Amino acid sequence: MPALSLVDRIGAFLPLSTTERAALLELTERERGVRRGATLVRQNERSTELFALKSGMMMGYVLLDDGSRQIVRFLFPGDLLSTNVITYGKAHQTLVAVADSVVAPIDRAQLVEATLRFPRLALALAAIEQTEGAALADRLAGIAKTSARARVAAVLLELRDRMRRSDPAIGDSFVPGLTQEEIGDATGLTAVHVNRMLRKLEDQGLIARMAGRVTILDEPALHRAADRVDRQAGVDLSWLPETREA
Amino acid sequence: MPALSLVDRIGAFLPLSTTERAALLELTERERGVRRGATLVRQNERSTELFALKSGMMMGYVLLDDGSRQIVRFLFPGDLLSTNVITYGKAHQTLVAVADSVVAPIDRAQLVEATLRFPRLALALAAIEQTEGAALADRLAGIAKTSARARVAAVLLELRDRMRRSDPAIGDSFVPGLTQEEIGDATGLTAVHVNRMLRKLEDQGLIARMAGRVTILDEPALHRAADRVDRQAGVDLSWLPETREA
DNA sequence: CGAGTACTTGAAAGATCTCAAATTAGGTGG
DNA sequence: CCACCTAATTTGAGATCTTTCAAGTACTCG
Repeated sequence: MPALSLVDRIGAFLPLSTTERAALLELTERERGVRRGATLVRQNERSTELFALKSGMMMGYVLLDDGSRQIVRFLFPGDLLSTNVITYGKAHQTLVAVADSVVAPIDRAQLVEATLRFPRLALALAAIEQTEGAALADRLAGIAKTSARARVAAVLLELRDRMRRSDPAIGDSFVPGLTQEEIGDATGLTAVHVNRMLRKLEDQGLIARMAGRVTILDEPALHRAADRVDRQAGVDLSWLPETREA
Repeated sequence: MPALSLVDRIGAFLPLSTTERAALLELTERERGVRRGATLVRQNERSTELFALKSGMMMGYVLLDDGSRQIVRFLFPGDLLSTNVITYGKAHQTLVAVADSVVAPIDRAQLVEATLRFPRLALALAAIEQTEGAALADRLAGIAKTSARARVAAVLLELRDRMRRSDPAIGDSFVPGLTQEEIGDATGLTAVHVNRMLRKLEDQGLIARMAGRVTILDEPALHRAADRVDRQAGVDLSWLPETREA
């Protein structure tokens, strides 16, 4: 499975010097496997360790007082996981593998050392945080303002698009790998209602489903159904000056 | 009106050297007033200018396709505004003053120059972004999972707490300064329903209202009503090593 | 004092949830 | 490979929450 690395991800918006690139590669050198369904990090756990996702797919969620679960984000290769430990010293989200995955553990001290030697990497980190924030703001608007049908359509499109980014071979057909309950926890709906909305999208000819696989039949219509603010990437730090290195 | 500055805000989680402090002060030197109701930045506007809020209160919102508005965050003294211009070169949110405010305009080039000279400031920036992200995740969970009554209770508590942070004199009584329609746009509810929920909270003896002023009568009950994940600050970068400065 | 905006309330429509039960799918031990 | 067991999906019906529409009241600003 081809997968974007953290270096690729950062390199796409910031031309890296050889030494910067080497430092990032060194950071993400180690590997740890996470089996589908396994928990990598638990909410509120004290820790100084964060991760770069190298392959697979994970999700981050928070548990509410009433025991319900809000899935905050889906994570794909090239994403940084549990960055909250840098500033909070603990994890804000539980991280669980949706598919078999490989992560690179990074201690925050290592990361910080690298950013102090290569200050532009600290800005790259801030940029990644900003991207997350922008995605979160979009998700917020989506959940607050759109219908159940739109939210389900949106999550399908998001999953397909993000999967495609790390595997360009993915076309209109893909396997979400989530239960309807999980889709519900991501969209703020009950599993029962997610089911009805999937059925409706199917009845309306926007998607087809069989054996856990979803095929997008009418992508323009699905986009319209999702009526999402399309916040195309657009991250660009290439204007940063180069810096002398310590 | 006493108000936290950006330097205070960062200083609270990261002991700053004299020169770091001086650099931050220089960044936020200039001032521009924004009259209540005035728009400082418009969504999607290309720009390289961001702001530090010095006093007052503002809000950031996005407009959806259907013309409705989602208020993404409320901004208080010490907050950075429109940081998206750093990585996107354009504003993701429209920023409007809720009360008469004063901001310090900062060009991203200035900010970046400071962070390259003082790399720890870049990490402070990343930390601020993370705080925003954490708040956003909480808001997301709140809107996705809680009742209208809980959301209204939560927004009242949030406003009171954040106002108190920049003005410790504020007790149980405060002036939100928002219309019910704005509260609705922040919580994903209609103005009509916000009204009903305010009335319900009042009838139940949790709050009192008169002339735009809200008084919290039973704070524990209001907290219970809001059933929010209280993510107390906890940001700490004091463990960062000091760095030699250029 | 008048006009516009915000607030308030009622009634009905619509969306989503809850509860319950039937069906299907996937995984495991024999 | 089969039989069973559990988890996931599917569907129906009624309850609940929120919105919509409509109308009247209160406030604020010029």
